[in-house]
Amino acid sequence: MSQYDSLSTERNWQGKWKEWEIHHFDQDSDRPIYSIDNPPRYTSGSLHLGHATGYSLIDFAARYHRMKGYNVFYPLCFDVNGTPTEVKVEKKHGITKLDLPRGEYRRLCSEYANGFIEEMTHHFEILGQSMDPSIYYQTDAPYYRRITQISFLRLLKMGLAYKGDYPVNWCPRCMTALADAEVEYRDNVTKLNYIRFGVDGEDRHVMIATTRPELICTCQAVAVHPKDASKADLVGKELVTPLYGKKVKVIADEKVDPEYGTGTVMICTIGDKVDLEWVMKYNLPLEKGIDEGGRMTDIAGPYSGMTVKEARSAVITDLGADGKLDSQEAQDQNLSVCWRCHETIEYLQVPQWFLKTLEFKEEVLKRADDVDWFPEFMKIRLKDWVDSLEWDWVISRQRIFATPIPIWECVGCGHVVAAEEDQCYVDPTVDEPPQSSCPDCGGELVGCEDVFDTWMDSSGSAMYNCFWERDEELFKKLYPMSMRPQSHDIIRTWAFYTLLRSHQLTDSIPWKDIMVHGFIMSPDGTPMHSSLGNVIDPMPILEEYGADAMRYYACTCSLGVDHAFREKDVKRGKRLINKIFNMGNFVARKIDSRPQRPAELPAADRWILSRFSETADNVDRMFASYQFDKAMREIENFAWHEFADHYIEMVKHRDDDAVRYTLYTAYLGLIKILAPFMPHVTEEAFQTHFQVHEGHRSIHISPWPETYPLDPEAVEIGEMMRDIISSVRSWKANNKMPLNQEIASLELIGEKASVLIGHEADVMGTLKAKDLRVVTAAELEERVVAAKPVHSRIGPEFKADAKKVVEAIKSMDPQTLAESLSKGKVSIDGLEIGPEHVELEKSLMLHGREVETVQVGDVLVAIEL
RNA sequence: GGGCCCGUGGUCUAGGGGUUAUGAUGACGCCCUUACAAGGCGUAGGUCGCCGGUUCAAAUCCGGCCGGGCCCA
Repeated sequence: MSQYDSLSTERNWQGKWKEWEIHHFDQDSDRPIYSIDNPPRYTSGSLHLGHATGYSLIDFAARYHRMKGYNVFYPLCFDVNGTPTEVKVEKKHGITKLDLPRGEYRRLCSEYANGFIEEMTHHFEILGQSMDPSIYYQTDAPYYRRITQISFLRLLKMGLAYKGDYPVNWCPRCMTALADAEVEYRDNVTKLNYIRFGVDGEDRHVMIATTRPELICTCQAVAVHPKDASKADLVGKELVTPLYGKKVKVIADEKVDPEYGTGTVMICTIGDKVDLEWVMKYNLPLEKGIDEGGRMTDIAGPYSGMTVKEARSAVITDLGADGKLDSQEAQDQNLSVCWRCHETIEYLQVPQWFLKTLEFKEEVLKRADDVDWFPEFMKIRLKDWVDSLEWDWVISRQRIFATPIPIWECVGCGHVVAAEEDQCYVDPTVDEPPQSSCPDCGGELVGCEDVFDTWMDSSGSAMYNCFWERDEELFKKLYPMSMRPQSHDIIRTWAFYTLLRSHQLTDSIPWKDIMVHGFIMSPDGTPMHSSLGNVIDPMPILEEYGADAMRYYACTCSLGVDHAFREKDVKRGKRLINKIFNMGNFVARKIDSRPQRPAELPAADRWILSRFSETADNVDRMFASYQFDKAMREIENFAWHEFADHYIEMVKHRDDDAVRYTLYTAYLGLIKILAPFMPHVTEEAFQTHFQVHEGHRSIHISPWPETYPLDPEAVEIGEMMRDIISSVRSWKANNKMPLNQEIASLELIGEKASVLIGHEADVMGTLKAKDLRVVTAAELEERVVAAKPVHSRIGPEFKADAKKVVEAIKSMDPQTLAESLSKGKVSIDGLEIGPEHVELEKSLMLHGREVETVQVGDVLVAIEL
């Protein structure tokens, strides 16, 4: 049997792992813990190729640490919350949040999102994930929301959470506040309108350029640059707004760009962030021209009730009719849009809950320094984000499918009554407040309808995982966690908020390491979007090539950067799997028990074992620093090009205890270091060939292989043998001979060939040579045909004179130079050149006999057929 | 506009001062060899984005430019 059937094999072991619970985190164990703050997978339905890759990377770390003896904490978890689900449910049922009672709306969302969990769990299994269902959580469950609520109550007590009346980013479609992190930017072309504002008491007008004419109704002032001489006379005067006839002052402010439009800006409440700055700076009245549903308010007069877009075109029409519109020009702009529904966002003043963030900037960055970032440069993204923060974090949302804010407010005086911690989880829109009336004025208490930003839930994952506020002992044992895996796009949210809240609530970092991976792009390098139709579904790939092949692809994706998907890499993975599987079949033919290490091992065996040790140690280091791509390259190179192509070929002719021991040890070690990457094929090989001898129930809970210090002597001999054997095999192939062509005799000629004395048998056996002699010089005529300068030696020794030395070596007759060097140093312009500075290329001639020669490094191989 | 990452055979990629630049993939040629033809051996294919600088020596370090990507404004 030479075919590896991935589908049935993978399903078989996936079932067994579940049955054996080998991924179980043992709460009572004293073994060192490796804990992963696994991203709770958003319950949106199908598994995306990017998820398949991302979770594979995490699983590599989990499986590696299990084999290194750690008690691994890797929870199965889902994120079941928030706007994306609401958007989908509203679309599906054709409703908005206002159309249904809260409870009913929530039920629809919950049913929709929870409906995916079973299938998604199954997808994880198919991927070969080793998440532990015994530490399962989902973020919409009362046990999880309770922790979010308690953490808020603590922050409230600490004075870090407050209710504020500042303008916030507002999505009129979702009818909720948004944090800066939820705002996206879109390139857009709009019209810049040149509009005439009359100067009060004078018969002239001033031209103002604006992209938001509908906001003239909230115009509070007009600004010019203080150094703009042409407009200096306006400062202090009043202008009259068109359509409304309202008088507004002209002020001078540095922030005005004299080059933009006419250099005269109207300040409205609130068109953009700069407007907001001016409003604060000059203490201007905050008139609300647009309401929470994105419609014009009464202030807009005749336009009241229109949407922003309708009002804009109506205002332009009226301005034109009134002779106030001078001209329009196309204008590129960067539109702020809602991250989920892509509706244009507005700045609105709606009372919101905030978490103090700005005053923690420095402390969070300090915490970030105490975390090890993989790759390191990803920390810069966090720093840039933190440095750019201008507002505290708006944590309230006017939505429904999320964790309720556990407070009641007095209808009379607005006094806030917070829930008691032991009341949580609590829904203040349903449950009773801890007091029957307002402690201040005796007024009626009404439950808060706002919910938390879902990042309030997500950023508590590390604390939740560690049993914060549930089990003090476990918390001490588990916290901070070992590692946070995530993609780079949510550094500003998930990573930042988690660092912030862990700092505020636990005075600690949340995790020791953070592993940041990139995105999987479509094969042409562009992002995958369902609207572009270039989304790749991983399920057919998993069925055709298997999870191990998919995971092979995943580990070629180095951290921190985006990767265009390449099916070729998956195919390459499948070939490697087949190779590994067949190597196992070969090894199995030689062994039927666990071989003991013989007292003496031939050099070839010591060589491959030494190379294995080196490989395993390198792989170990690379795993520990999350460099999976490099680890895989190392393994693949060893497995395919050293162990299979060379060592196995070298020992096919042998049948002894040493080769049995070596094949067993090297192959078992190989599948062990490969097991985190390709858990199925390695389990199959382990169970078929080794389990009965080794005893471990699964390769994944067997220990990482033992390694030994490098054996330099064996490596020298082994590599010499390898090079000679492969050169002669190539020579046979090039001369159109079958590889099992017999050879009458071989002569290995050269000083270095002497290391092979005593090891002739393997060379002869592999090459089917009847005779082999190792000679240092023999009766060959040696001719030096070239002398090459060794730059790596000459440079450091001769520095500035290096060029002269190189030129001299090149200009000399190689034969003469070689003869001189064999007697000692050669002097060139007072510079001493030794043999170490020159590499001699020799051609060796054998008289009297017709032989073919192959040059292998410093050794010449003479072949007599 | 700012930050970060990246430009290396047709395509993708390793290497981050020192021999002849790594490997994959595709192309071509050869070979059923004691596991694997989904294998093996080989051949062709490169001014390491461009221009300067540092150095005895630059794909590698520095500066500028050009191009691509992500994130942010």
